[in-house]
Amino acid sequence: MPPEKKRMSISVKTRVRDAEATKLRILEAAKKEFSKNGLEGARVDAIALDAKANKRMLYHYFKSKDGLFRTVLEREYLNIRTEETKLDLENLPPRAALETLVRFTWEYYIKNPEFITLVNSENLCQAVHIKNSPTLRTVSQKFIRRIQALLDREVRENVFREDIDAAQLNITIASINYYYFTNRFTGAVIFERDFTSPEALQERITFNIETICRLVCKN
Amino acid sequence: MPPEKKRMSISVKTRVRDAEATKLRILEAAKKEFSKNGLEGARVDAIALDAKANKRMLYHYFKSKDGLFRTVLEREYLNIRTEETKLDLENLPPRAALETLVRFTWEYYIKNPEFITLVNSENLCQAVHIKNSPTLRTVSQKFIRRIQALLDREVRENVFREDIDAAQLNITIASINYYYFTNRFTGAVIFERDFTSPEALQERITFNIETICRLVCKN
DNA sequence: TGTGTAAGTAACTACATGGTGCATTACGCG
DNA sequence: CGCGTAATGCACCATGTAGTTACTTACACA
Repeated sequence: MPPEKKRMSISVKTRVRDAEATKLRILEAAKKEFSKNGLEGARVDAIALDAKANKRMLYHYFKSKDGLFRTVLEREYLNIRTEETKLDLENLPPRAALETLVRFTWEYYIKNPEFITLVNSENLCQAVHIKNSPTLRTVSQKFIRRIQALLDREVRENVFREDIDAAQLNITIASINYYYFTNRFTGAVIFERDFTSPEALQERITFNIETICRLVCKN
Repeated sequence: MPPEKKRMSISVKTRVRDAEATKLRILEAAKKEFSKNGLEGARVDAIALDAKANKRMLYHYFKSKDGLFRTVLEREYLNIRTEETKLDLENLPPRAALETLVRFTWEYYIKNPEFITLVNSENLCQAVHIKNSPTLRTVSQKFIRRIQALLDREVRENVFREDIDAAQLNITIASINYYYFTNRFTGAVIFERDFTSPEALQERITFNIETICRLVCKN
């Protein structure tokens, strides 16, 4: 082969073959496609095309469409929990800690709209992909224990009600934020309002913080 | 043809051809299939088979897969609003009216699990099917006005807070119930509990009523 | 009792789908 | 330098898919 051809291809991309980079491009493309069209609606050809990878690679790295979906989903769960860990809840006063948690959830959904539709897809197929994920289990346990600790601390300080279960609280915080976004399209029709205008968003997050504070705090 | 054959077929089914019955069978089968597998995952062949109808009839009555989905969805929305209308909220004391409304939503989701997944599918495709439905618009407006009237009455009687928006309240009531069911599969993995055991259900509905009462009522 | 119309059927098509077999090529390592 | 292995690409397959064509059959009504 002519040496100048090789030099050229090297100068354009420093590494023609980069397994990690390819994997990542596939995962990003898959995240987009799965979240946009659901698990069944997603097309592996579309993912490969968008990832600028050959479809063969997709099967090489992830075995199957479901294997790819599983990986995407696990990464997403890992990501939200990692971000959550960064919140400095322990050193905030009780109401502020609570508000921070609610606001974090809200903003995470805004910044990562894919998360919601991916989770919806996973629930449609009854969580088959994550059912036996040890990673997810570990990370979830840590997360719940943290919220429980927060609750316990504030109960001791006589700010929060005593009978609140951390799981129920978490479900409630997630629900009032999650539902608003996942159902914003049918919601727009039913309530005849734009769910995503800055004013609507502002109104809703304020309402949600109020909901949670009233639920948890002693009055 | 031999006359006894005709008599027999009449004695088995009084009407061999019944357009309305066929339509209904198709709609019921479609509701099952769409809610189980989503819009993209649903198979028209499976619907036709389950409905004991020929696939051609499906296209004859509903034009397309999407047309069928649209009809299913509209019927479901109509159904929940009709059931809701039967609640005698106007003649109940304030807290009882609120509790009745929350409990109705909860129980409706339990009795009609298909509703939730159908709505999820519709939101995945950005509500294209119901976007311009006049029926849905009418029925939704009526529903919101009713809740607003309830709020207004109780504000006058000084039981509820004054600044509650009916739409925000409705969204919140729906969310804390809806989310619990739609995410029960991933929830079971994350929270390591059975979301559908009688005890879990009891605990959650109690928690939800408490959440809404604390949100709306003056303390 | 005959007939037009609507209900119903089976076989089919054109195409898109997830997934593979196999050849090729780049790169790291000795 | 060269060689084995992992990365990549191409062409292909079997099957499943929504939707249709062309036909038959039951029933309401005259």
